[in-house]
Amino acid sequence: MKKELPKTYDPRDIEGRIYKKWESEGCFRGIIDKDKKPYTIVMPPPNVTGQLHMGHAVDNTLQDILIRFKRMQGYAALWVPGTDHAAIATEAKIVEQMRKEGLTKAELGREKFLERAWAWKEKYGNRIVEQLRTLGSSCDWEREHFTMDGQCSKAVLDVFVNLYDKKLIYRGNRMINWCPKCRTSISDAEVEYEEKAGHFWHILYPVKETGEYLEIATTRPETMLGDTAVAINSEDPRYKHLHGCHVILPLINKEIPIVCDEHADMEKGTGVVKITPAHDPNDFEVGLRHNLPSVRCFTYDGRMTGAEDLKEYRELIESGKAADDEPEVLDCGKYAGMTTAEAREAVLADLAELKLLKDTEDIKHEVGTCYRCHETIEPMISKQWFVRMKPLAEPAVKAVEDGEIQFIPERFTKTYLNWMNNTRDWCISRQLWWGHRIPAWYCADCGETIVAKTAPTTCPKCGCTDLSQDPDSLDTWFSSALWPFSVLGWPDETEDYKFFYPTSTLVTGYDIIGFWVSRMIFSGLAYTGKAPFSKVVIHGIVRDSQGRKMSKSLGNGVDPLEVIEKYGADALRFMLVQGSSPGNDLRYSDDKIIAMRNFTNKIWNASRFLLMNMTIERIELPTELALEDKWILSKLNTLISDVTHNLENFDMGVAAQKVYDFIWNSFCDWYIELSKNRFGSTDETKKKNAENVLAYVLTDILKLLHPFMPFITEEIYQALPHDEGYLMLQSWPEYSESLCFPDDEARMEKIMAAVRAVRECRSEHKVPNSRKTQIVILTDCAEQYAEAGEFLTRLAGASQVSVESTASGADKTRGMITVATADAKLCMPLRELVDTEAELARIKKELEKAHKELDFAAGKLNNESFVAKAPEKVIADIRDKEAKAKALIQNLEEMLSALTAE
RNA sequence: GGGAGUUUAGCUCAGCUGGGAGAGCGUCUGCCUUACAAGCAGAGGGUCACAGGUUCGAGCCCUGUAACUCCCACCA
Repeated sequence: MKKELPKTYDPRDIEGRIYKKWESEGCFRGIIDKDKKPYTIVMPPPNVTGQLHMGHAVDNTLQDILIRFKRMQGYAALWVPGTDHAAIATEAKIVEQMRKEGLTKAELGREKFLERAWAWKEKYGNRIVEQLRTLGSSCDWEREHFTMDGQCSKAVLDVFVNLYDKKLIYRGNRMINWCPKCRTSISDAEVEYEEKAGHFWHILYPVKETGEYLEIATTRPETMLGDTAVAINSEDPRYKHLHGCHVILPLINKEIPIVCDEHADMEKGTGVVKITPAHDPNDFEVGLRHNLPSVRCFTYDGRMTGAEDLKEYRELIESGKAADDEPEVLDCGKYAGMTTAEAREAVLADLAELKLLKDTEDIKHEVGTCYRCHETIEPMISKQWFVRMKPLAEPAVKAVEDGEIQFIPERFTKTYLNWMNNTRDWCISRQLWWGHRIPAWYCADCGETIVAKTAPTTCPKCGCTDLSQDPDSLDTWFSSALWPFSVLGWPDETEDYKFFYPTSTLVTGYDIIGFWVSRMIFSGLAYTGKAPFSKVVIHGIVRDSQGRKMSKSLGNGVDPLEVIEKYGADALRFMLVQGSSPGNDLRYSDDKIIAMRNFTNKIWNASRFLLMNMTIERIELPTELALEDKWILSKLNTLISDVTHNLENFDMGVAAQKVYDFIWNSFCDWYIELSKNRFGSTDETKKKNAENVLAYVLTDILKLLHPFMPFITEEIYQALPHDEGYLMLQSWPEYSESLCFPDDEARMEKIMAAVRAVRECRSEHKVPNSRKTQIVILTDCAEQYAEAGEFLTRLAGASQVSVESTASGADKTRGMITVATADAKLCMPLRELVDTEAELARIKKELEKAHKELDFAAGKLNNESFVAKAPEKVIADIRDKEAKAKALIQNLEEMLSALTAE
């Protein structure tokens, strides 16, 4: 079976071809098999209109490694892929596209807009899915889902109605974060704080009763129009005389009370705070405590309210449909219609005019911005839908504290618990069209709210038929929160759900623990009664070569598709895991990817070496194993056990490193080189034995490497004599007691040490490879060096090797250059090449090293507490070292005296 | 303000439950040795941030310090 293979590995054609075969032959399919244990992963769904970036690449590589590993281990493995509708992000893109065509949402109308959105989804929705395929992701595409497909929508409806019935979802006027640009509310989690330069403006409010002025510092003077009180601390001696007094709100000359509240901190500023319950979260709380009215002075598009807004408000009140907590609306008069920024300037100018602006101070402060558009968010009272978090959070905290769900690495437990313990009610309504529409209808007559899975026709309260559905839609994360079970068929008790749920491992980045992980956990517990997964594997983000976050604005993003095109998916995958550790960020660099590409080439060529000259049709381990065979098999055995263990503990980086080292060092640099003697031999049996062991070890290597580098391993496997079917469906190698040869391993290492010693000496004396020399081994344990001849010939430039006892060989080797190991001296007739002085110096240096070694070992062994307390194995190792050092010193000293005697 | 992470070779990073410090890249030397120059053989290079402590023994555990990074938080 001689094969002609190219000298360099080119992944381009191979990867696509193999992926198609796997997919068309159903290799990715998750199969319900009651005899097997299920292993399930659900893919964090990428944004449907997004493009594959390095974040997806790491995330999916890690998942693919796990799922391939478990599949080979014999689990009923299922990896469910899918995409997310990403409400706000997608809607923004569509609006932008419309803007270019001169269209607005209002002009187009809801129905037409949604048509566009679906068309957009169809157009771009497959792109990311195709890109995930190029990575090699072995997910079950037949079970692919979309957060807005029938099944997921059904789950959303079910949960919403259910939670509403349990009073865990409610609607009310509450303080929310409003993005004036996206024109929607967003949740607390979606607010990002950015440090911005700002000012403290010190404003004077006249006290009605005393005529004195209270100095108030604020960063947002325009909100003063909505002030309904001024707060002081009841303990503050400066203001005791003002308890129960009032101030006159400048500009609008409105009388508002001075209240005592803990929110006013005596230490800060002047100790006096203006209270704007409608536009500040803290003030909202103060307002509740003191029963203050809330006065709204901003519109939802970021302008000052005016007469029109006031009229609307009055109509609402008169209709009797307003809720009790409906905030009042102010006609801002001359400021009406200004943007908040314009109003700020105007208010400040007017205050200055009135000499009520005392001071302006430059400060830096954290300003809340929208995580999508980075517009400054406005806290506002607004009527929205909320999920009551407290009852849901409790079990979610407990599940993690009890270890039912485990974070890897463990430190992220804190991040999670911190989030879960401090979470406030979740604002889930969004003023968007792209998403799950809220299943609530309002009666035009009596204002009754009806929440139902299907549209009601009449109002159950008054019988009226004039019902209109809430125009808002749900937060994207509401549907993502249900993902682990909705994709498996929930709320229906499907076979998939029964077999594959709860899922096993969730793999995701630390950046969405709050957004997503925590919400899946409380949702899973609340709706399915089970934790949705037992392990959460957290990874870091990929940074650029300088350690900066990859971002669009910096333009420093590296496109994984380009990398795959250039170096192959296998190289990219390996780069993303090898030498990385769980939860830590990693850097992308061309150097690293090239190193990994070189590694694929190394494997390719090692296989090529075997395939080019292979004669066997089946792989079978020979009964007669040579020393080097036992050595590599024994080391392979250890590798299998290590890598399995590492993967089971999610130490993908360590596992990858071990496989890499084994392949490059043990297998290629030593074993293949050693096997060449037999591989090229005319002795049929020797050749076949060598082929068999080589092929056997290579096959196991391919299996161990497969989860990391699926394509190249499959390609080579198919070229080797192999079992029916694909490598990806073969069984994972197992540790075998019968292939454990510790003594042979040790003896082999001894000969390897001799080879290294000779190489080092030759290299130091610049003996060219072409100059072969005779080598005489002087040793008193000749049987240990039985195979040394062939190895030294192959690997250390020996022309002829003989083994002599130390005593009898002394004469023969006089005048030769000598190197020493612990139990042998290796002599070569290269004396003429070597300067005696230099050789003396070299030996002295070696001696010095050996003495240090001896001192170290002896020092330990002379320490009574060490001998008394250290474990036996450690002591034995040190004794061994001591003995070796002593022997080496003796050898070196003999060499020294021989050299001086000349 | 709270929490977390990082600090190891020139650079980028590994280092499992504590047992004399590793890899890749880069540097230097020598090699086209019929799998691979995307390679082979060798060399050099580290007070494991700092200061204490626990231990027979600390890169690893404990306490503190410093620098950098990130997350969370309503500092008017």
